[in-house]
Order: sequence, then structure tokens, then C-alpha cells
Amino acid sequence: MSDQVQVVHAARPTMKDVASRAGVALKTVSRVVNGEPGVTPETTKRVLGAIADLGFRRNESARLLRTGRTATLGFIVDSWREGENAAVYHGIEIVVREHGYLLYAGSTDAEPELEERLALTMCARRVDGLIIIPTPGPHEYLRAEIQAGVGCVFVMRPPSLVRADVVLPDERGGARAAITHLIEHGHQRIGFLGPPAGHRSAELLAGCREALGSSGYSLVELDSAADLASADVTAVLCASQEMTREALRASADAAAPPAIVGFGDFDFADVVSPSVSVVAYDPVLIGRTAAELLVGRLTGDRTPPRRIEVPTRLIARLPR
Amino acid sequence: MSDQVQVVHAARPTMKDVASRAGVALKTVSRVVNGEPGVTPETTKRVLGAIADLGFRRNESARLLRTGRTATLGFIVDSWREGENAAVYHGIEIVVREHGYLLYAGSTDAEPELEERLALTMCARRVDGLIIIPTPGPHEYLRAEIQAGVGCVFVMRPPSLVRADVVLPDERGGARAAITHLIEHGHQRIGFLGPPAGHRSAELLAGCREALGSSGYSLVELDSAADLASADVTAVLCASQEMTREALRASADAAAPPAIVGFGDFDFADVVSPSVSVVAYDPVLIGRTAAELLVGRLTGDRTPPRRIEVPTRLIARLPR
DNA sequence: CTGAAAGCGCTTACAG
DNA sequence: CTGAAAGCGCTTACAG
Repeated sequence: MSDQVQVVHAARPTMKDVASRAGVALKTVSRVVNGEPGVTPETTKRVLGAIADLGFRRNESARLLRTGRTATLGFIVDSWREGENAAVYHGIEIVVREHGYLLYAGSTDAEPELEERLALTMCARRVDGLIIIPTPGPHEYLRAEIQAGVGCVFVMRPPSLVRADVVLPDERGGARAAITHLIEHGHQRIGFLGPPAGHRSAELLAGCREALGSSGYSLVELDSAADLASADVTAVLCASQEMTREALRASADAAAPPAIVGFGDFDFADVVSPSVSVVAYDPVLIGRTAAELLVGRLTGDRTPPRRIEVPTRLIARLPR
Repeated sequence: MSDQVQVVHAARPTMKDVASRAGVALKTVSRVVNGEPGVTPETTKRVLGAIADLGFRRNESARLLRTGRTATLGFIVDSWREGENAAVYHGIEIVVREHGYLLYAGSTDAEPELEERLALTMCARRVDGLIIIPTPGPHEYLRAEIQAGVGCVFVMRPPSLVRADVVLPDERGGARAAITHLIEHGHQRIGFLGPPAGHRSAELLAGCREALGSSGYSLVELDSAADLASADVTAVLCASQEMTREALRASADAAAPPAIVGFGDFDFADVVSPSVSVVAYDPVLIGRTAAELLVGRLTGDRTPPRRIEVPTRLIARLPR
């Protein structure tokens, strides 16, 4: 795993080097570098000169070790294949940048073991906090770290076996809006295309049932787009971008394709065929919200763990 | 910028704490933690016991400071909006994980100032190397860092004003294949939709001209998809996903839409309408290649800077 | 087999 | 206004 050879870098000048070149004590260099008051303009100039001559740049890692914090957050994502996740990242970064943090990032391919390894590695580097799009696995391994003061915010899905903040889209409300819209357009037998288990499916199905109420109309659960034709539905709600894509492929050559509603907007949504409606939400906002919550935790917010739902809205598109 | 309040973490046990609890010297704890030979099974057991009792986890940041390296690379991306970039990231991560590094990541919104700030911040933390999808701005600011031993590999675009490794798709070859294909299908007046300046456009246009040769057929440069109709072309090559999307939107209601070829594959490419062909390349491979090159540099590869082109291939799709 | 000392590059807490 | 000492949490180089 660690097969690096020790590389001989051109030696970097340190504060000690600057001090001896300027003919002052280490502490004086530190004062100048940190802009602390109480240094003669003359001394300051000498130090600044030495810094420039040597091309000195303070080693932030050393400073942070002494300071006790790392000014670093970690972002752990289940997969870079989901288009939304890069947008979540972007939202996190906006906040991170504002507050002077740097971000470790890593992905897990939805494997619990990789997630644990990555999260604990980041904790061993003493990140101040972690934002995680969790795998379905258990998360007790984080308890000791949370106890030790590491902030943890989950995104898109709640974690299992640990109490922590979570920020996600209002899936239930989105599903309700989708089903209501489909019913209004005359659909009475609607398919649901998504994994049989998992948080997303459970929430979406709950929303669907709420919207169906006592209408008597039926919801048909499908695990594969291949079953779309035989299921005899006139519309389908897809749980993810991937499912939406599968439904589109399966319907490409259909004489009467079903009305497709996808959960989550995507870049080419307005130019696919057959046309799709989407339950859109703002993944950038999810990232921002999570990061702001985390920064709040790190700066003293001791209120109980929160669950924040970001609104969804239906973007309906008629058949082209 | 840095408005964090110092948070009181539950004190983390250190090696010193473990040592005193186990009744041994610090160095012995270090030996056990590092699996160094020459410790009695009995002593080992005592130390391990103390570690477990205290919930000790070695502070990697402290270890790395002493060691002189950080086992950290940085990835700087111009934008998370380009779908390919998350895939490049994934490729980098595969290699990073294998070699036991951790990755700082950040985006620049294609702003040179942000890139410089981010890169120098990472360098101040003493990253071992940097992988950068560069903004169009100048990159001399990196010279001192490269001199000091920071490895730098650029991706997707070469940097300006600094010599360094670069990994990118074979844009010219891709454009050649696209134009050749279009000519074979009877197109004689072909549009090019892309920014008027920049590396990508220059390479693509060069490839187009090579393929057109002395055919006498014409290439029409367009900066906006809105000009597509009036330009009187029967086909168009789009320089990026964004341009492809614009071309699709502009052609959605056209009676006779142009044949569209997009540079860069994307998730829904097979279900859009009108249909598009794409010049595909593997962004994951680009990331892997860049990371492997960088790791090579960090482990002693002193050969001159390289330019590596990853192959492209045309995925042709007939009108639906 | 085990440990006391010095040091990575900085900051903190005190003196002068 | 300036500096010598101690320390952040580890490892390195040496002794015993």
C-alpha cells in the first residue's frame, strides 16, 4: 500500500533559516509572518527581505499541528457516477472556501468497508469534521470519533446506528407531487422503478401511497425497466438518474411509451426522447446546507442532531 | 475568512498517555504501533492493552510532519459542472488509494486567481504533488513549488508558461474521425460549435482541417447554437458537452436537424433527440494515467515532462 | 530488548 | 520591542 520512495526535495527554507539570515530570533520571524504587532518597521523589513531572498513559505501543516486543529474537512461520497454528487461537492466547497478550510475527498463505490477505511484515515489525520454520503452499511465505527469531537453530517441518506445531522431532498413530498400530477393527467396504473430496498425507495414509496390515498389506483413496483412493457402501466416514477436512463432506453422504440417521471434533474433532461418530467431539487443547496451545519457544529452549535429536508419541485414536460 | 472558534474536543490520548499507562517508554509504544521488531510479546500485550483502554489512534498528521512528507496529493478542477471531471477524479482516486495517499480537492470555476490561491494553499500544506485541470490563466506561480519538489501533472489542457506533464484526450484525432465520418455520410458543409479561442477549439479545428484536406468542403465556425439554422450546415461538431446540449436544444424542433457530433460522451447520449454521435474518450483513464505519472515522478522518475494523449473513438448513431 | 534525548516546523507562554 | 525555552505528537538516531 505505501510503496513511496523518500524523495530528496530541494530543501525548503524554514523560519529558522529566515531568522538566521535576518539576524533575528525565530519568534520575531513568526511575529512578522503572522502580522503580530510590536515589531520595528526596520526589523520587519529585514525579515521580509530574508523571506523574499529565501523564497520562504510557512509550512501550514506544522502550524496546524501546533495549533491543535487541521482546518480540514473530509467529504466522502458513495459514487462519482451519480451526477448530483459533484454538485453537492460544489455546494460544500463554497462554504469551505469562505471559512478557510481545505477539503479531503474520497469515494467508496458504495462499499461499507471502503467508507470506514476512508473515514478513519481522515480522522487519523485529525480532520475537524466529515460530510458523508453514506453507504448502506452500519456507522457505529464513527461513534468514538464523534465522541472525540469530529463533526459528522450525512447527506442524501441517513446513516444507520449513529445519531447525527442529515441533509436530504424531500423525497416523500417529491413523490407525492409526481403521483398527483400523473393522476391529474389520467394515469391510473403507475409503475415505480427502483431498488426494492433502501432509504430512497422507502421514502418515495411512502410518498406515492400518500398521494394515491384511497383513489383505488394502483402502484406497481418494478426492479427492472425490462418489466415496463409487461407491467401494463401508463406511467412510471424512477428512483434515480440511473433508473430514469433505463426507463428511457426501454421506452425508446415503444409505440406508446409510458409517461416517465425521474427523481432528480439532469443535464440533458430537456432533450431526451421520449420526454421526461423530473422531480428536481438543488444538490448545490444540499451541499451548502450540510457544510454550513457542520461549520456551525465546529463553532459551538450544541443543539440536538437535525434532519433538514431540501424542497423538491416537479418540472413537468409534455410528450414531444 | 478564518472565523472558527477553538472547540474543546474531548482530549485525544497520545502515545505519551499510552506509554505511561502501560508503564513503558514512548519509544516502545511507537515500536508496537509501527510493528517494529524486538519487543517482547509480553510488553506488546501491555501496550496493546493500554491502546485499547484509552482508545488511542495515532495522529497521522504528527507522524507525517516528522517524516517530512504528507502522503497527500491535491486535485484542482476547473468546474464540477463538466460531467467528465468527476470521472477523472474517480480515475485519480483508484491510483491514490492503491498508493496510500489522501487527496485534497478543490474547484476554481475557471478563475485563475482561485486556482492560484487553491494551489498555493495546498502547497503550503506541503502536498507531495498536484493534479490540475487548468484555467486558461498563466501558471508561472507554480515554478517555485515545482522547483521545491512538488510534482505537477496537468489534465485535459496544457498549462501556460510552465513546463510540466500533461494528459489529455487525442482531440485532433477525434475531430479527424468525426469529420471523416460526416464526409462519408455526404455532408459537405459542416459547422464547428465551440469557443472561438482556447486549447480545445484549436486542436479540434486543426483536426477538422486535416480531415477536410483538399476536399473543398467547408467548415463554418459558430460561437452560438442560435446561428445553427442560418449557417446552412447539414452537420455540426460540438466542442464540449455544453455545446452539444445547446445544439440539441436548438435543433429540437427543426424540420431537418443537422447531424450532431459531440466531443465527449455523456450519460444520456443514447436517448436524446435528435440523435447524436459522440467522439468518446475515457476520462477515468485520463485520471488514472495522470495519477500514475505523478506517483512515478514522486518516486524518482526524472525523465523530461511528457504529453500523453488518450485515444478517442467515434460512436456513430443514426437518426432515430 | 528498552529507553532518554533531540528534532520535524511551527506557536505558546514567559522573560527581559 | 525582542528572544530563549518548552511543547504540539510523533520519529530518528543513539545508548545501554
